[in-house]
Amino acid sequence: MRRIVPDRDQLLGIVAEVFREHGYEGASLALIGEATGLGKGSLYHFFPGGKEEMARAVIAHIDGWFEDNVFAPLRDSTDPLAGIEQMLEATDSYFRSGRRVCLIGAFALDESRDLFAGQIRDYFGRWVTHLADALARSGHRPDEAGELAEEAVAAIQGALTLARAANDLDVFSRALRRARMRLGLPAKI
Amino acid sequence: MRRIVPDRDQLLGIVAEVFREHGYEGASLALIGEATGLGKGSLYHFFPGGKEEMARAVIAHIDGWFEDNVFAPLRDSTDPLAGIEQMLEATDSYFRSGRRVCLIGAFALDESRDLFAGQIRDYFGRWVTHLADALARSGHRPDEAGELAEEAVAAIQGALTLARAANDLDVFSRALRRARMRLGLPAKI
DNA sequence: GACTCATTGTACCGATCGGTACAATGTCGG
DNA sequence: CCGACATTGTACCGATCGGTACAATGAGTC
Repeated sequence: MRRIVPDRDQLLGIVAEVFREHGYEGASLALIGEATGLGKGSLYHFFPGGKEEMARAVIAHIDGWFEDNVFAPLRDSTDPLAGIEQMLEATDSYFRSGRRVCLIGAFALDESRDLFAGQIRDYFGRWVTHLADALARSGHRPDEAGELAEEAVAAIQGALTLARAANDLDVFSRALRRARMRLGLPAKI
Repeated sequence: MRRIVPDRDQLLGIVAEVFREHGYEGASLALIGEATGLGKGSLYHFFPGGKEEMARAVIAHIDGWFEDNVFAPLRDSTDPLAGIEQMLEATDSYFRSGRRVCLIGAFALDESRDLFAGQIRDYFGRWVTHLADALARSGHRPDEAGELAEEAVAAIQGALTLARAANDLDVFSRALRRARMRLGLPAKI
């Protein structure tokens, strides 16, 4: 039997896309099955907990990607400004310059938040905390660093909403450019 | 027969709350009926177009509220900064200092955007445009005014997401305070 | 009271929902 | 080839979905 979805990584990526486009309620098992090429038998074999486990695994998968590509540079870069630059580039890449929406942000808005509250809080909390740490190391006062970090993460989330509402990718790239400026990075990369 | 929902305004407000909490897909007619105290007979009497017409009416209702309480002050105030101040107060009041989520922003994120794309684009577009106009009248260069307006509206949307993710209302009030500063208003009201 | 017409409750529709059961395959070590 | 186990397709479940039909009831108006 030909496997359409070869590994778990790719599988989670496809399932994530379905959740992203349709939301937790709107992502039916039929849609997920269609997108992945897997029947219910397979889906429930890989995720015995059903739809909720799929969503949890998808969130954890995204969280892991951000841990490796966004949070780690913020935490580990010897030059904090270089880490922030890497964060912005990874963010632009992940959200495909505004074409993609933040699944975890979308989950935070409706009732599915109650199901995944812990994972959601953790994801955004670590983003803000690690960015604030990097800003503090780059010379900002701690309280100022916290405010700037919160402002930047919120600006990214809001820009994703606005870009999608206006159907205009430039909204997102303008927001990233402003974030670069606010965070103390040179104007052009 | 006792009317639980006396007028259309109140009815739309209750239906809006159901959409806000559950999203378009998640807001079932059963939930809407329960919240409003109306059976399907009544709901389809007032909204022959069904769920989609309910959502359209709710968006238009919200749009109308923002037109009166947010956009109009921005447009009509002789002192543009006073208009911006009124906008921020109305925004804080509408979103209940972060307890409430932006229904139209939530709709913008998932597939329901396709159904209501026009209304959604219009709502955010007018918000940004009117704010940019007020900023231009208050002395900013036109391009700078546009950027500031887009940044402020995105910051508000992002703060709503973050506040709900962190379950922390202060996130939203801090964002409004920063917006006030960025837009050139005195620090304390 | 009788004639409107708005409003409502209820029964019902086919479709789809998330989830379960299970037999039939595939893969692979022995 | 064989047994073990992973993987899969399919049939099926009760519940709920959005939507329709319609008779009963409401409040006015004459």
